[in-house]
Amino acid sequence: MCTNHTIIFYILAKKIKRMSFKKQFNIDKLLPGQSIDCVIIGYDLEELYILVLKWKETDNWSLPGGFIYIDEDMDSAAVRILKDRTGLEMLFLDQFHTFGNKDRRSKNNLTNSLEIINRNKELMQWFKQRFISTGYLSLVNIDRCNPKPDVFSDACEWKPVNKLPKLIFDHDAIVKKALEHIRIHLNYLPVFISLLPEKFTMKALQKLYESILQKKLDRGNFQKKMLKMGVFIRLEKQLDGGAHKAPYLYKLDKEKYRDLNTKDIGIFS
Amino acid sequence: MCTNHTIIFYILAKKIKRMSFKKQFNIDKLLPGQSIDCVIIGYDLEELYILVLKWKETDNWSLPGGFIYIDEDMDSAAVRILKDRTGLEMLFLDQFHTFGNKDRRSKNNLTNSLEIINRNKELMQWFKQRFISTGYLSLVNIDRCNPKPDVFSDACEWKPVNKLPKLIFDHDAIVKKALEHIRIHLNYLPVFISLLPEKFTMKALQKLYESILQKKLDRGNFQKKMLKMGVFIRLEKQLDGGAHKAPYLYKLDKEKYRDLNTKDIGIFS
DNA sequence: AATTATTGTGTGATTTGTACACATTAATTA
DNA sequence: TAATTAATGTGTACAAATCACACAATAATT
Repeated sequence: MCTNHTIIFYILAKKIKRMSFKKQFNIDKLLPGQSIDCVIIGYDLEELYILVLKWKETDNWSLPGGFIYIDEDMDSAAVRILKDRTGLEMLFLDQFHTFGNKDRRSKNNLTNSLEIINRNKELMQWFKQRFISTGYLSLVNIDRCNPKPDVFSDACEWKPVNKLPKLIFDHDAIVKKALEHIRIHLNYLPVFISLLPEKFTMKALQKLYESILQKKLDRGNFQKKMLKMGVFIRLEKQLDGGAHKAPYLYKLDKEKYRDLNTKDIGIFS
Repeated sequence: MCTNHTIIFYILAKKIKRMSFKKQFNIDKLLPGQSIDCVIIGYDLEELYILVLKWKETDNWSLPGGFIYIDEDMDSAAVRILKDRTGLEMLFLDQFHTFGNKDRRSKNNLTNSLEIINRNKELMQWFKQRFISTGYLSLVNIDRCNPKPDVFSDACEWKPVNKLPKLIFDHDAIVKKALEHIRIHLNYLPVFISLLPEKFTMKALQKLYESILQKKLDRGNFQKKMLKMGVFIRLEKQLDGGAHKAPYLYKLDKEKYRDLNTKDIGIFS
């Protein structure tokens, strides 16, 4: 009985796999030579993480990426690709750079190692093209999302930025550029919306800024600056069990935040 | 005698045209669906200009753009394309955004109006593709360059930003994005190197910043801030014939500028 | 009730930003 | 030749922001 179920499940799984495979790689409907790679940056109150996929039956780690349909806007493609490959939905994706070196994919050739691609000649041709890839980034709260590997991957995991495995192609460079981007644009990015839980302490907020800027900030001044923006509501105290005063919790005042001109969120130079 | 010469010249001209045409459009060696558009921003001590091309025998104005060869890095392609289409060389080109809306080229269809393309079926197919275009920008001193139209264009002209003709496709949006980009990154862009003559007055420098930021700045404070950076050398006075004190001329102290960390050029928020 | 670790807030020195005024200059002109 | 003029160069006073550091407040633990 159990064996039967297993067999049925196996066949079903294969079918599903074929279906999604077909669905995802209707090559004729894709723009040739164009790809998108997503740098999904997470945070868990301790450090920054990047979401990476491990290609099936290989040791190749990569960013979640994909291709653009002929009748699809590039920005929509980025959202759809992220959904297809990781299950993540409803994220704001920011385009940050386009990578077009001719040898950017020469470092590590997927087609040699990935059986699922190797079996299909047409697909192999497709993967061997030269691609120009546009990078999109998003900031997310790790606890609020549940990434799942797709048919091409057997893992979809958060890795700390400074302990990232070697990524295929030029994906290391893509990650680096994305991190630079958020550092430069930090003043205009409401990172406290994306990267923190709904309720958070000032210490957590400060650690987040410190993780991104990679430098220590003065606690007192940080707090004053943040609160002066007037977009945080102080809540009841946190129960944390330490032998000391428990910190206040804060949450975003969404109305106040909406009224605030984005240009005004200049926080640190 | 004169007529003979004219005829010979005419034949020669046709041949040259065919040759450069062939050279520029060896379609098999181009990446499909990929294009590059350049926003070349100039300045003449009065206002900002954009360099635009008028397509032969039409009223279509566009940014100088082109396609990428299969064995060419995208950044190099941008430089080469600008050279091919305008004759401008040795510019620093900054990638600023990639435009990928599916209907971005629907607004104005070149293939209908441009005879040189219309005559060649294969070429027409090529132009009718969907393209994703990456925008590059450069800041140049109008007096130091001499743009020339290429075989596809009968004009290559500087137009004041606020008197730009309607451009084809989404080129208006591309220009707008480029201007936003330099405004946001003004603090990190050494515009005084690119957009001014070697020797310039403080007033000229201030007008440049005002053109880019589109707001008035306080003269005294501007001057003090600029000079405090310590990268300008004061020269002898200008002879300008006005009934008043002639201003000092300044030039960049290249050594001092090199020593200055780019991060430190924070000038205006 | 004292201890302790941690958070919240205050202060003064310093730097930066802003608005405006005044001094300086040199070609023009009376 | 000296006053005029228009533009530039510099100073000053006040406000605001930044920075480093200190101290007060708090609540669980001892």
